[in-house]
Amino acid sequence: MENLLLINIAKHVDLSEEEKQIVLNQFETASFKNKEILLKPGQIGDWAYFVQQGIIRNYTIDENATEHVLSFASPGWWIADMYSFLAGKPSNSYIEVIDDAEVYIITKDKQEELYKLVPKTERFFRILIENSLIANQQRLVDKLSLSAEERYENFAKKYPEVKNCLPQKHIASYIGVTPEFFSKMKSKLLRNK
Amino acid sequence: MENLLLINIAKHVDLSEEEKQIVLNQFETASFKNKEILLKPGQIGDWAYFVQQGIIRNYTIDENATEHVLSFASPGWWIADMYSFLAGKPSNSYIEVIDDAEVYIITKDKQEELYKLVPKTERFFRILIENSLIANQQRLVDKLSLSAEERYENFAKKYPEVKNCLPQKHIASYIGVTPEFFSKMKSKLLRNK
DNA sequence: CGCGGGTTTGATGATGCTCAAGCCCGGTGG
DNA sequence: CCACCGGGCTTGAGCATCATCAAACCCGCG
Repeated sequence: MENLLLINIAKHVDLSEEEKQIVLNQFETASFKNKEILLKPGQIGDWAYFVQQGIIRNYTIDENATEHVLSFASPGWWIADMYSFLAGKPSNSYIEVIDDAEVYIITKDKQEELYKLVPKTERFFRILIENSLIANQQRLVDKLSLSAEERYENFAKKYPEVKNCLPQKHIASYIGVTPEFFSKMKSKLLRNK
Repeated sequence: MENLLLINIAKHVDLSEEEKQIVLNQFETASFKNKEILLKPGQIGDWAYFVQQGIIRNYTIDENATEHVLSFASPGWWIADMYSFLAGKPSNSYIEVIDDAEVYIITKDKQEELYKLVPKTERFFRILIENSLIANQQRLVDKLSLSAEERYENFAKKYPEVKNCLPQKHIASYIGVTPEFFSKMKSKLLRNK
């Protein structure tokens, strides 16, 4: 059980050795450098990434030119513009590498092929969508009911490995505060313990 | 094209007359009175409602005993605890009637049967999930980037028929402010035009 | 060395919350 | 028919949270 992608899939469905090979064959691999933009608004992002190395983020920019991080992906996580990937329509978000990355890529077409070759993978991807929906809903409730400090705690739990290896401003954006406020909050947390 | 449910489905997939009958047969119908609770946290909500008449809401209660409305459903809308329905796990939200309602109900099991009987319905329900995910993501971005007034505008656009026929405090909860603040905001909006 | 992005710090201000009181209005019982 | 009750809405004062703007700082990198 060497491969991170296969480990990830094995969390939800059991595959034989042959099936594992078929699965891997549907993916491409790629390497990207820090700051590479993998998707821009207007483009159709009909593919999904599985991160092996590095960090990738998905974010939007609102009419005030403020960024909002929708999700991070560190090794072992999936990331895509869900709207574009699912509906096949032009994206309204960015996907950007924020730490040199190695990834598996699967296109929508290859995914459909895979469903035919190994039907139980459909179950796997359905669970991914469900989890994404559930996580989004929970994040909305968190934003509605928790303070910035509590949201930061939740972030730290969700992405423990990521916490210390990316620009603070991205974390601030994820929890929904300004970099300035985040800095003050963090120094207050340090003083109080 | 009499039936609201069939009209709704026809937005995404074309059905023959026979197929329409098969579809309708998988649903139950029911009537509920104002204030009836259709689902509570801990219960497994492995079914979905399609509203023909009335209004239903889905909400959670956080640790401060504050309600957060996740969604409303007026005639022509679907509503369910997505987590419970998709994952088959105990819900952590309430589904409550807030205006006497007539609904179609489909259970997860009946849905699976329907997929076998009329495969293209799977496409229809997949689109529902996608839209739900997209709407949630947009709502998160709205909460992160818009003021309460702007979020109220969005609400009014999304649920025009509902705006004037339910308690204000539910609207306040949906846009994420206190009833007091919502009241002040509304009277300010009236003064300014 | 100097530049530039990220972070820190401070002063000020807006947004939205809390608590408390009063009001409106439909329903219910005497 | 009226009195009263209660839930929802309104209004106000004071407050907490978080944003904005501006300046200084830090530090890796050309």
